[in-house]
Amino acid sequence: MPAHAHRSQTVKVKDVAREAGVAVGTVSRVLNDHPAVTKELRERVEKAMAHLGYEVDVTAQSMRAGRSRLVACAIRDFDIPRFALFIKEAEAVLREAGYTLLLASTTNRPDVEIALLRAFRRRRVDGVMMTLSDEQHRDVRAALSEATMPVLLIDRDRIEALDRVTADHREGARLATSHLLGLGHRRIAMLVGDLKAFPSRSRLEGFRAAYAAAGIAPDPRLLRDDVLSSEDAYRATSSLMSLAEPPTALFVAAMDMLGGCLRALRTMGLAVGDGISVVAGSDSDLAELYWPPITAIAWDLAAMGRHAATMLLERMRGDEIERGRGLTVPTELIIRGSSRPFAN
Amino acid sequence: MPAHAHRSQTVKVKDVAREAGVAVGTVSRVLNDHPAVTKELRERVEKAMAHLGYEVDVTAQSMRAGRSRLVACAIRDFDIPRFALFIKEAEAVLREAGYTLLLASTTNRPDVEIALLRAFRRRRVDGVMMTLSDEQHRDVRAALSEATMPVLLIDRDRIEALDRVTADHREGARLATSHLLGLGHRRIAMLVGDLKAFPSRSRLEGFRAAYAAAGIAPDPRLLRDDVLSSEDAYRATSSLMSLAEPPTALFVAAMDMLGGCLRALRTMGLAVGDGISVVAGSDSDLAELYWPPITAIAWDLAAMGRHAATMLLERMRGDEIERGRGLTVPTELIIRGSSRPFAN
DNA sequence: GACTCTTGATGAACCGGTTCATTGACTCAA
DNA sequence: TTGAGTCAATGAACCGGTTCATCAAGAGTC
Repeated sequence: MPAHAHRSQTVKVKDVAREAGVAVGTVSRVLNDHPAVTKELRERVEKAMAHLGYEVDVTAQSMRAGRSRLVACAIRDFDIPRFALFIKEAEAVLREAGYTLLLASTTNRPDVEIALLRAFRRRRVDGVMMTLSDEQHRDVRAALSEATMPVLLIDRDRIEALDRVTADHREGARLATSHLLGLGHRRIAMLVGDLKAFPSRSRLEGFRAAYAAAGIAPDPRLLRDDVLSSEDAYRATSSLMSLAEPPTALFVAAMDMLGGCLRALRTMGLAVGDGISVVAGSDSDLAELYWPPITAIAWDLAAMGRHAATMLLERMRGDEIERGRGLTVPTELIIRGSSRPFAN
Repeated sequence: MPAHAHRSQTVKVKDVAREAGVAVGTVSRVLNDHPAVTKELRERVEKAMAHLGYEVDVTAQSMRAGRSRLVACAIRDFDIPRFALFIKEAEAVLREAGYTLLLASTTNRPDVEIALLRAFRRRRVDGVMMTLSDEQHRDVRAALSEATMPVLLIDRDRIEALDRVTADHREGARLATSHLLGLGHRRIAMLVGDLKAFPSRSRLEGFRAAYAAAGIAPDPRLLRDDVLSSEDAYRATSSLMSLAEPPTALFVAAMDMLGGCLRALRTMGLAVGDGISVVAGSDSDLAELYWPPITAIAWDLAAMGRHAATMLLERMRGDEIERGRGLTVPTELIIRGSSRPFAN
């Protein structure tokens, strides 16, 4: 492609049409691979486009077509290291299909979520994948039902007929808790995020299910919810380990909170595995390489990203598919040295 | 805002104008806060908009205005945990200014970089911030000079008149190397990324400057470049430590490669600090919480993101500013237990 | 009272593509 | 030879805003 040439101002279909000696409609047909164009004309038009360095204006296309080939992704906070994998894979799938990714952070606030949905609609975004701070929030639900484009929920509870991809947090948490109970621990503390959102609720369910299966009741004083940052995890761990009867095991179930927990233990002079067992709710280099290595729950965020993008593409294509599909990726427990038998 | 009402089809300026009993031009003026509208008419129009649930079509606005209020960010790979901080802060600044962020991954390939620049132009993107796989690549430079919108380089070398934000990798690497040399190490291995890109080149410069200042020559056999993934770092570390004369210190200068290095050492049964010192090129939870904690170079990626967005906004505003501005955030060396005096 | 200025409102043209009713050429059958 | 049927190409209307030349009304001046 030479692309050099007459970059005087911007070249438009009209210019290409004149250069090729055809009508604008024909140029448009060539651009859109319409079958009813003779090979000869097609070549003439393509030559003219190359010669003039023509580039379609996507805005103008969107204008007429009513769709933008944009897909928006709005999540709580980009700054969750492993979540980048989700976005990376989703972007790759979408780009492959000719879509461009719009990114926005909801900062976990309902009003921002609503404002973003509105902004996306104003941009004629073709599809949205997002998290929600609170699936029950009335105004958010209203905004979702007013959305004119398909919305796919990322790791959130079922809402009406929206598609969703989730990880099996319930099972992950159940496995982790059973594992600790099986090692003889009875005082297991759980650090979990915002219970208004699906992952934390599921994890708590799994935790309780494991206790129930063992016929024991967990000590409610050992539950810390609303652990949303590493600093929160630091504070929660410090306060838990300062209890008169501290826990013998810590289940740091919120994503990416392990650092704060370990920092607190180190500050207090406590060694993981020696008296206090630790299980992390998500795997990481830190979990793998810490000494002792930290038992962790793992799941495939890359697959989640791919599935999310693929499901959304299908929905945008308008295929006749049942509404409200859900896809759950499995979680597994990777047992390492940080979870040891309880020795009293 | 009721927003209920006549959501028959989409409401347009024309409908609002009819409802308010004014001309479409007046509605447009109200939308754009044009001063020449009487308070009374403004209120009537606003009431009509609220009543009809009107929402402007950004595509149509872009069409006429020639600008999209989109800013694109294209980086090598989202999957660099700390880089999320950059994007997060940049997005916040841009959104505040009324822009939406487009995200794409270049996968570090020149052809993708060129294709993305073209795609951004087609979308009338107002500004771009991006990394480059190779600042010297002819076709990429040609594509950049053909770009019609301002482009800001993220952590890359000066190219013609483009703005840039960088971290002072040279100084960080110099500090790290001096530190190790000062501890008596003479055989320091360096793991670094692609030398075609600025950060790796700068780090190597800093490394060599420190050696030069000490009046010593580094052993070229201890340099490993093209370390781009954690697996690369694993292999490089393994091969280095298998040398007949292995290094006494490892400087893992590439970003986010520490995990692979530590994994290799663990596999080989080598303990950090005991015989082999380690310095990481970027800080992380892993570096801080590993035992012994890893000496690391740190810089403020959040500030880089904010500065990048701010500089790009200024440029897009068309302010009369000198071309080719550069902003460098400082790096510092956080000395921890992984770097110890060389004992022969 | 005539004239000039100022200010607010109007609506047709425009941004750059796509779509579709219409046209013209050509083939084939009766 | 005529009529029906295909198929490629045409170009005006359209998508939904913004802009700007034009106009009307009211204020101010002499």
